[in-house]
Amino acid sequence: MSQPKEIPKNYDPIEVEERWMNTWKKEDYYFDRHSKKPQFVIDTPPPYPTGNFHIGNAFNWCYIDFIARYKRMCGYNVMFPQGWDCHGLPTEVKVEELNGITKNDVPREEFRKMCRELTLSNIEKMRKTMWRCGFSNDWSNEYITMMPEYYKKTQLSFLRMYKMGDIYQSEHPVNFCTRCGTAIAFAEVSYEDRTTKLNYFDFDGLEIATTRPELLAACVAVAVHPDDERYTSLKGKTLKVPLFGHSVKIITDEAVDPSFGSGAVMICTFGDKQDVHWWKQHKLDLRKAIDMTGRMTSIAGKYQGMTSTECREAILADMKSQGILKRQVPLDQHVGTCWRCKTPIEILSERQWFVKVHNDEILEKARQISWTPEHMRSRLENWAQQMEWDWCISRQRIFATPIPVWFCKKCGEVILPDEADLPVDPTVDKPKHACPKCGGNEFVGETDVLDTWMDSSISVLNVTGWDGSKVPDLFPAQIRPQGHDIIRTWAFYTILRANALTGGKPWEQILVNGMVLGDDGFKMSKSRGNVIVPEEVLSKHGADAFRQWSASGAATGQDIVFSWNDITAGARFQTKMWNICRFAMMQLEKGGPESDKAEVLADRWLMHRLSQVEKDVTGFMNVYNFDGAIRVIREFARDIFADNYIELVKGRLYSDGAGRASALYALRTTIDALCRMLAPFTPFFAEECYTILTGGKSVHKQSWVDFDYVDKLALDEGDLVVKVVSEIRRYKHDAGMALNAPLGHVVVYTPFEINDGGDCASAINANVEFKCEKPKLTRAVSDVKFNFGVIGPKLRKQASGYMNAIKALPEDQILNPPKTVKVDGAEIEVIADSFEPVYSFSVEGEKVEVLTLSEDVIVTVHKN
RNA sequence: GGACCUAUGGUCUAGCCGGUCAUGACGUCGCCUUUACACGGCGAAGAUCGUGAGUUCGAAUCUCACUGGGUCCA
Repeated sequence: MSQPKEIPKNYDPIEVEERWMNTWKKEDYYFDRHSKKPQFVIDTPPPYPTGNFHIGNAFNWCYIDFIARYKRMCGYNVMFPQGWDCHGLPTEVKVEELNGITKNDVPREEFRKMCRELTLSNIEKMRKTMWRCGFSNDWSNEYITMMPEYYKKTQLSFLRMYKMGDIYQSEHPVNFCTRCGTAIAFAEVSYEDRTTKLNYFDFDGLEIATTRPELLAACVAVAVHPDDERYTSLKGKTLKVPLFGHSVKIITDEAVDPSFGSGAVMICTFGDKQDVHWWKQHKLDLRKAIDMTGRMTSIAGKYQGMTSTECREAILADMKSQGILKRQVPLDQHVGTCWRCKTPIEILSERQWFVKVHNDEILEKARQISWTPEHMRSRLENWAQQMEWDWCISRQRIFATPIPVWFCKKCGEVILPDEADLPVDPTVDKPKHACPKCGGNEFVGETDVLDTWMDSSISVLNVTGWDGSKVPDLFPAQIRPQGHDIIRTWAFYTILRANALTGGKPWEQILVNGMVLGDDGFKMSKSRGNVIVPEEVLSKHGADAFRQWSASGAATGQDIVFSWNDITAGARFQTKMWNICRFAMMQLEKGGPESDKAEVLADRWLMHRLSQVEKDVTGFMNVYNFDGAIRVIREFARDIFADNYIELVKGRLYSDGAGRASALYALRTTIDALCRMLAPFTPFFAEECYTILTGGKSVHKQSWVDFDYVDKLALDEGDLVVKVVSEIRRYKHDAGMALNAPLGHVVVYTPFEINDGGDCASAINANVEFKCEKPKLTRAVSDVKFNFGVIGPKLRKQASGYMNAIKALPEDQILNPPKTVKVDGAEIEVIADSFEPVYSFSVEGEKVEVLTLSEDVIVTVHKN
């Protein structure tokens, strides 16, 4: 450790942070598997390796790091692992873009390799930013979901759940891009505004409006609103589909908008999401009219083989010639398109793999977890309760965990690999045994791959050491920190999977942080131009200022607006704190005896205050209220320590009297405690100060502050002294005097003896005398102060009447209240402690200024 | 369209299991080169706590409606 000889006058966060960044060892944060300390395992969210650790990640990680560092100081064996959730479409697209290819241009394995390489270089970039932020990740427990040692666990979990009957295959509608030939997730659908034609035609005597006449062959029902009087007579009847001739039922559903089109709508499998919903709800038939290449199927009869666009024209032409097409009106609509190629998506029904969702078990586990903030749990509960169908886990992609399954060519049996042979890629590897059902030896590997959430939803099992043999020793983790945007995905799926594979809840607690919004209050987006990248903040003000913003920007769980103001405030606090440390160090290094306890009033007062602050901060940390913690620390450091205390003891520190030793003790104790309390928030800054204070010790190896000091007398007397000083300052300010201008003779009349060791006198540069007596001043009652907390509950409606009656009393009765007062003609008992007089004072004899601090503390100033 | 959250001085924010003059920061203004700090100190101005109604002696705080914002989902 390097200890600067001269403490620099200015604090340079960039220089200091980069120095410590290069000094600290990653090993210092490793989880110790043989430790006897209580474990604290964090199920860190594995980000998607885009190459940019964005500001929302950074904010989330600040929270995690505050916890990790705090818990370490509290004596826990902390694991703060770092994972990477690699698989998914964005990387596939990026690789295609960078290499100018499409994924089908190169062999499957070649394409995967390109994705892996890009991902690794992205991860490396993000690691650098994280280390620069001062995050104390345990890099010995890093995991990368695309690596064999991880995805073999994903595959193992698949096999286990398949064998348990929780995973099955079924046909289900999915979003499909017929150009790319793959199912895509809702997240991958982009919407475009287009103008199309709404076609009104005669549907067996009923007028129907549709934008998709080409789907007529897939029509399975006609729906009307149940209250639509035009169609009451048609309920339960069947109609003949024009051109095709099959019969469909007329059903009623609240979701039909009677004002749209003719108020009757044809349901096809599938024109849009609403069709899927109706199809499911009314258990309708399935008629597939479009295949995976976007062409019409055999049920389209003479239109078979046409593209859907060709089919539309042909059908409209036939309708016209048969005279059933009534009219066409232009219609603006949102069209779901493939976000890559802009082809309108089709909803097709295909064989998919599903995970069974046991809502009740998930709800039960969610209730066993402690949620911060509490209300976030209801999001998961609402979601779980309204789940309509199971979780579709298959994807038609390349860069993902392969579904470890083959099919027997002869009998179609599903063939599973032995668990010991994992990981497998069924498109490359072959089963080691013949088909157990028919003895067949030819197989087809499953080409579908797993949804990325299948990887990341076992992050907690991975970090706690799951290998399928038993519930891991470290399971469950202590905490899951994450954003509220992924409660319905990551949190939900993790609870589901942990429950399926271990029967337990994944974590004891979940801490949900808000989203980072741009400084204009909107979600950050490129199109708005309000994106702030962490690197910009780090290079301007450093990591500690950024971390303070994370802690103080908003209450836990609230969305947080990015604000350069708050970053500046953080940087300024560091400057202030730095100067406090410099001042203290200058005094400490001057030498001289240093006491081992606080002896003088102001020192005892400070120790009592410090002890209270420590209790407050610890309380806040334990409930993850970081903004409360940092607020209390900052207020104490600025107001109590710097502005009140240090100003008060300067006189003692500059002299060699006995009071100096006690003040040095107080300075050292307070700086030490502040460094420790700041260590989780501003690790670089706290380290720098602590090193200087202790001659080379690391604050991050220290235990959390446990400072117990109660001195109620010192608190009251000290508060009084501080108040006298600030009143005198205000007085000087109002009188146009410099604050250190000499001020003759000041007498403080108090109800108790005060010995401040001369601090007050030196702080206000006056001859100060404390007198435990009442001043000989004439006193008059000028007002009455009521105690609403006493009056309200006792008198309820009579409260205001009572107060008016008290105010109306003559002065002597306010000082010596009568038993009762008259309110609205009734006698009401005067309540003890319900009010107190407010006095004003007038001068007696000598010409002095009078400052009234409170009822029984009077200060007189005798100017010379 | 649904669920949840949110609205406080110019800007951001604390308080929100009801109680006396609503917290702090940044900004603004005035005074002060006080031997840690002018990236400072002292002081001031600035908010009828989104709108409307209700409960209550008393509401920023509780209830309802409305409006704007956010997130997730349909």
